[in-house]
Amino acid sequence: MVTIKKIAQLTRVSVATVSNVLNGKAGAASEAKAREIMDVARNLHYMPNLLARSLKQRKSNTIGIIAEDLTVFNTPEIVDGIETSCEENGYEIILANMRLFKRYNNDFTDTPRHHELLDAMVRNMIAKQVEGLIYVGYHCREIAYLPSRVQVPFVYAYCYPKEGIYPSVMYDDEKAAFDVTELLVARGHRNIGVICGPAASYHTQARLRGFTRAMAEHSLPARSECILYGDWERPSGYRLAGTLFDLGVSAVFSFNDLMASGVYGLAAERGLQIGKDISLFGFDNRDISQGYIPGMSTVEPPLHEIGRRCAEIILGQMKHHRTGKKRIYLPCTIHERNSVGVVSGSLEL
Amino acid sequence: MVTIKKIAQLTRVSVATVSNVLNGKAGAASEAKAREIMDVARNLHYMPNLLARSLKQRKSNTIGIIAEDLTVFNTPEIVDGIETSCEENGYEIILANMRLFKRYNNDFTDTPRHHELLDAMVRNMIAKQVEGLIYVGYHCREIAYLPSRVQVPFVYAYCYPKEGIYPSVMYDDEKAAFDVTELLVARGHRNIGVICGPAASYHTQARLRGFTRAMAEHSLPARSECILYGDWERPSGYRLAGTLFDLGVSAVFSFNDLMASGVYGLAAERGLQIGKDISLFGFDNRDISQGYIPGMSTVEPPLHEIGRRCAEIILGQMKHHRTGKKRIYLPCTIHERNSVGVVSGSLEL
DNA sequence: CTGAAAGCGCTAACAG
DNA sequence: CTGTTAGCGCTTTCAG
Repeated sequence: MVTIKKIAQLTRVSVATVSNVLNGKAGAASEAKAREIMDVARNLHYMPNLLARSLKQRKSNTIGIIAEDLTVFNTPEIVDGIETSCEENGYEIILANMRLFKRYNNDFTDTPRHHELLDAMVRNMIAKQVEGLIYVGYHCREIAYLPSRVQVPFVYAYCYPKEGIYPSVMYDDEKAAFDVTELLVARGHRNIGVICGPAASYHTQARLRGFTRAMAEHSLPARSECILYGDWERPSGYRLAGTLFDLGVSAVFSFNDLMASGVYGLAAERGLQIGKDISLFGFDNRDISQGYIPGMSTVEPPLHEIGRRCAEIILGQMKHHRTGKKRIYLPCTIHERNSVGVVSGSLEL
Repeated sequence: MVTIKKIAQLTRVSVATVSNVLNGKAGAASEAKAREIMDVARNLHYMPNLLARSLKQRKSNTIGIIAEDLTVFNTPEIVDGIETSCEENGYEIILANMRLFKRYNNDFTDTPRHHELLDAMVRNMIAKQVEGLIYVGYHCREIAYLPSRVQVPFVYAYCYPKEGIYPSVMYDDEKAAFDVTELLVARGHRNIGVICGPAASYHTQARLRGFTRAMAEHSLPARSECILYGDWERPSGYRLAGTLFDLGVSAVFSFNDLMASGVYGLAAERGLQIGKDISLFGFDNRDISQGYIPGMSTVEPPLHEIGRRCAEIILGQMKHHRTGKKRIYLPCTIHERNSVGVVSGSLEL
């Protein structure tokens, strides 16, 4: 391993001078000496030991990510957003994965074991001297177990802490659903069926609020028999679509793309044309949504942006020694594709 | 920050003793003293500074992952596998994301900029004293740009280096396709249509080899008009399914699930029943494949296992100072679901 | 312009 | 059983 010391010996200067030159400190050595030092360093392929530097400077330039489950579809995009921002600011990332979904396959129960696992990971990261920590949930919900004793900035992505102790960044489910509903109403739909996720889900509840509020604002009834609960999987969409078709809805708002794809399936079997006989909206903008003919209208959550914002909050808190606890809701992007058709008598909003 | 030194002062022993006690060195102090040291450490919430330890021991217990693109669907599962293995062995992960797919949206061209980016990331990780490096591709192919001068174990996941300089772990596309084909033949299918990816793709070529080999071994013709090339996206599957249906195939082997979902779509429109009138196999075992009725048969690539193996290779090389360059092909798992039906005159294999 | 010295927090001989 | 000493590789006053 080639160190600063070796270069110093070779160039007959002190380590301090080498350090200064290598760090571009102006006037740290004569033109000639500086050049020589640089050359030797390059030829020997010198690489600074960042651990030593961090130790000395008491600054690791590293932030930690604790992901509830990296393999759940939104997580990578959020991590990617965090990474982008960190890269721009010269920060490295260390990653830990709780593997919650896989490990326990639980959806809503936060057990004491989660807490232990989290604490162990947090401790470990603190020991590695991370300057900030981002907790990435795999679906939006209140996280009941708080990390004990963190003395670095901590931010929640795609979930939020009990009692709002730390800041969190989510997207605005309610507004997105409101907007989708209004859009459907603007296209003339009066009879809109909804395929929700499980009733206990945060997403279901928030989106349902958006839906009913939009209906109410347009003085339309949100008929309870048209609001059905699936399990996020395709078959439930397929099944519930049948009920909704029978009820004569002209549009279906499915709370995710997977279930919406089931609606396509049933429509094809019944000889109904999506975008003509039945309008359809999904949620998530997953890659399957792009492939359908006619294209599936859907809502794109700002996952990348959630990551970026988290990183920015963390970096900001680190810099200014501030601490926050705000909940931030970022807006989604609505993609209206050909799965939505106009019903006669449409009104202008 | 509470350090070993502070604990030493408080307990009136030397830092060495504290270190020894805290590291569980038997007989480092008297029973009483040891207990006292432990208590003080706990009460003050002492946390070792892993940076300092690593510096001293010249061992970081960290490995680096360089992902070509974290947001491409197989990557997270591979990273998860790496993580699992590392966790079991007390290793941390630092993650860098080249964002190749997003940044350049290129599929097959490896440009000099890639090389620069890779080199920068490798240097950075080496500087952070990683003990090994895993490069995770976002699709299988030969990587032309090799990292310059790595003095730590380096392994490729889901791709392989030019000239086989480093070891790599992939899955066995050819065998998987061979097995699927044989399975279809065993179910009585003679006329099998294939929807490939782009002709230039490694996956396309390897799977096609498997297909034609299986057909040949059963003395069946692999008619070239039944081998069509899509672009991995759903619409191409939908479109090409039409051609294949017209050619009278009894089964379609689509080289990914997305295109296979297009086959479902067209079949529904034409009133053909998947699993009865037309049998169908996909590839990738993505979550959409689980949702179709009848269930989509597909091939599950051992992504998690690829990650695990890479980590094991790295850890092994680190331990034994070996160096390898083997290419490893792990077997896929075939999921036969109801999208495959039996054609009369089926033969037993 | 250059260097000596101190020290980040920790571990590891070695001596007592 | 306990402490002294040295040093990992680097940065940073401060003096010359």
